[in-house]
Amino acid sequence: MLYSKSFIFTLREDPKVAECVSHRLLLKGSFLYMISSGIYSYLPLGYRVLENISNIIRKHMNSNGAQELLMSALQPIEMWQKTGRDQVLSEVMFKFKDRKNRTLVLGPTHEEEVTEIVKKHISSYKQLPCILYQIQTKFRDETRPRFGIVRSCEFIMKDAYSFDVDEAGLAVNYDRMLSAYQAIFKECGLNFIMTEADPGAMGGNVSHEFMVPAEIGEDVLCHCEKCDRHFKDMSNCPDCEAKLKERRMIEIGHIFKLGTKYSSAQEALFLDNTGTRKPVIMGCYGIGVSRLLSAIVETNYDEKGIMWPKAISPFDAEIVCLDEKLLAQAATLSETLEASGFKVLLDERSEPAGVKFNDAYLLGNPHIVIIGKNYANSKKIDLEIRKTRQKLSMSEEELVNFLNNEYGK
RNA sequence: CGGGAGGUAGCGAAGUCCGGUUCAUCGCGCUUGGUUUGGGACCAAGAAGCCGUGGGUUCAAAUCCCACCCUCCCGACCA
Repeated sequence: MLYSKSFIFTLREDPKVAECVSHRLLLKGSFLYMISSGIYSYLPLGYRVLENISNIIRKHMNSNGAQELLMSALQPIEMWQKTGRDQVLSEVMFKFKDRKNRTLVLGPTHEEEVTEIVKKHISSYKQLPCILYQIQTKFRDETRPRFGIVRSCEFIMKDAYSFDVDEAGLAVNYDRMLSAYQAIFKECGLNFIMTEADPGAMGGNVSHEFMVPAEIGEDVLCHCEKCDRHFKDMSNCPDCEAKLKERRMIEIGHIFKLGTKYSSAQEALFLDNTGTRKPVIMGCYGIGVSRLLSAIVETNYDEKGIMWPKAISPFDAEIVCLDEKLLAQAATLSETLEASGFKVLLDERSEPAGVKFNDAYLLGNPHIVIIGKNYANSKKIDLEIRKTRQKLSMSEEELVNFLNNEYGK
């Protein structure tokens, strides 16, 4: 893709509305557009990252037997009244009346709706277990949106729901989702921490949270630097007695064993193998997909900009062409790399080298391929690794091999 | 919802105390022409503003007064 034709508009100055790193860099690099406080559009660059993250999630959900669906965001208030959560979540729900004067909600989460769907379609133990998931926009009327897309009023979540005949089945699915989560966050390049957590307004008795250490985190864990372990409480480390330090965390995922809270209230029942009617046993599993962008930037940046992990970066390589006489060669290289399955951004603008390099650092694609005087003199490409700023010199063929190796192709 | 800071061109800022020949200014970006091209270029000529919104005070308001809206930060809240 040509830089000059793509929807990229980097800012030279820091945007005034953004204080935290991820918010600042995502706006500065034109990944996001802020409509209003807590309301954002994803521009093409940001959407590429979002899709990459979503596809990693899909891969791991699908391979663990979950099936993707897409539920409505508009929900009648009645289903919320069945579980009493119209009261519990009253403050955060966007509510309004339609032309028939019926009260509708913009879904802040989907336990009630998925339970209605399962109630309608599942009637026998033979249809269980079953896991459904979606990647969808949620709406929450936050009292104080902040840190860009870390806490916003409209955000994208992956929410999965498991349905089982008994607790043993739930335990199996819960463990599968738990390890899928670990694989997802690892693949996204995150250094995450998993802790047991309080189920809160979701209900149920077991839950685990996935967190990423970051200054702007809204949660706090206690950290033993010696053992590198995290605890909920501020008592001394149970292993080495060392004093604990508070560490701020961004919550990126939360999974719950719900039990029958929703299935009982909404009468999502099935017949077991003895002909007895029972509520299905549920679990739910959430990932803050849009928030992951922020969490990843908060933990992968330097003074020049973003350093996207390979698996989710908008492009695999950015070619910086520094000599307009070499544009044709740069375009050919771009085509060669694309033919090998790489996503390539070709900066062919007639800007000074410094502008191009600084934009490349800001955008944070992992490989910067430089076509300039070394290419003119000796056909050598200079490859700069964004994260380490390491510079390598190689031929075109060596570059293809290098990238193939990097991406395990 | 409490406390603090702020709103002037697409972005970033000065001007606001002390109203008026610096009042609409500067840098970046944008347009046109030329020069440049391995690290945020240079020269020349341009376009772009109801100074957040609405009321007041005054001969005169970006500037003073009142109300409201919006944004950021801290806290409370938070699936």
